[in-house]
Amino acid sequence: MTLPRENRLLHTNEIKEVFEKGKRKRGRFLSIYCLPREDGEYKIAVIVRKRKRAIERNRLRRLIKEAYRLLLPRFSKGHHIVVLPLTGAVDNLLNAKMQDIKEEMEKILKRSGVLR
RNA sequence: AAGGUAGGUCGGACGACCGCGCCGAAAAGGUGAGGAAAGUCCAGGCUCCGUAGAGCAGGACGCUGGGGGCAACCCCAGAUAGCCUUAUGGCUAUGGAAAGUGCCACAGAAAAUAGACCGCCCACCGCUCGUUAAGAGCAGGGGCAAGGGUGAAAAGGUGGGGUAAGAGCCCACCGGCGGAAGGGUGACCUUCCGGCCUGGCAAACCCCGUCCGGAGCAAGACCAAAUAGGAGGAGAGGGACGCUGCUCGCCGACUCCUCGGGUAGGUCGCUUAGAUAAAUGGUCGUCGCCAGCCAAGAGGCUGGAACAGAACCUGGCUUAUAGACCUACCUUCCCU
RNA sequence: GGGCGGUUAGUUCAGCGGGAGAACGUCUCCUUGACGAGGAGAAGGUGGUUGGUUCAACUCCAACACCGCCCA
Repeated sequence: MTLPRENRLLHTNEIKEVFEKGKRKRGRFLSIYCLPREDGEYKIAVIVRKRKRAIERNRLRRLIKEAYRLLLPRFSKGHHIVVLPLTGAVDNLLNAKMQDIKEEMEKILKRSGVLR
């Protein structure tokens, strides 16, 4: 994981809360549930469905977390978010460049209002 | 030089910056995926189950000799049979069918105690013709299993002799069986002799030999909230129900204390990687490899680089795998 | 991570080495004014894949693929 523990959602309860109360936004590759918070915490969870090969699953998680890390200094509001790759776009994501994934996530999070 | 066979090795290299897990009080620093980490097909360590000892059931393995290993299994050399390859060579199988049981569908007359549908046969018996005899005819009694046909398989095969027709009935060779001799540590092989023969399936049950107790780190050990329930004690209450018609006693709703079991959760187990929503990633530079394009050339530009990611550890097996290299050998072509 | 089970017609499943089956569904015909129900009939299968044992494999053996269940 390319993020320290303090930036990760670790407990089932927290993730459930984001699913129930957060707003969902979709892009070309990603679907993001976002729950803004007032306490200034930035936390993310990445959920990748079971794949045929474990290495693909791990790589998707790592790419998404890395993109989030690069965006980390630019957040204006605290939030909990859950990121899910869209099932149909997995192959595109695996071949994508870091720059593309970063831009994708940037767009979605801007619409959610947590990114400047 | 090209192609192939067998065996083995590697699985881009170095560096910078931004990050992550673990060690470290902190900083500095150190350390951090594979040959298969995979499938979970085997074996072992370890833990618990009763201390795992004996027997039964069940399971695994099975040509020979040697070696390694606790074991699974592996290595070397060889034997027999079948298959593939131009060739070198490779692959697969192999305890026992004369311990016993079982199965061999359909077809076919008959399928393991053999058997006779079409056939073949007038030597024998019988009948007919013939005066009798010689002889001729008839497949009724009977003889035969060569040929046809069925089948995966038809009870040794081929050839000759023989016969009424035939047959291991006799002979030669081959195959099988038994015995002897020789060779080999052995599986087994060779030769001679004998009598003339006795299917296949044990990846069917089984028998023989060797080995195996079961479950698995989500094993297991420890710490331990809240809530509910349990046990014990104290207090309060003597009211309801019940043991009983009455009394005592018991039970029991309330409060407090103590106790152990135990859930969430945590720690250990746990590792020269060691996590637990689970680290090993990203952006680049130089060099090397491959492909395409440009260029007279040095070279330049663009793109690509497999299979795949540890969760207790170890040893094997199997499967996936771009490309590169090494060794031995074979075939074809060219040159000397 | 570990331990098990399964894969046969469109679906749910049977099946003791030699014939591939049942129920429901589908289609056609009859019946009805029409539909349903009912009756008659038909089609539908590389038996997950690849090898092996056997004369013969859905069945026995092995490897692989996929699906599902259980264990804190």
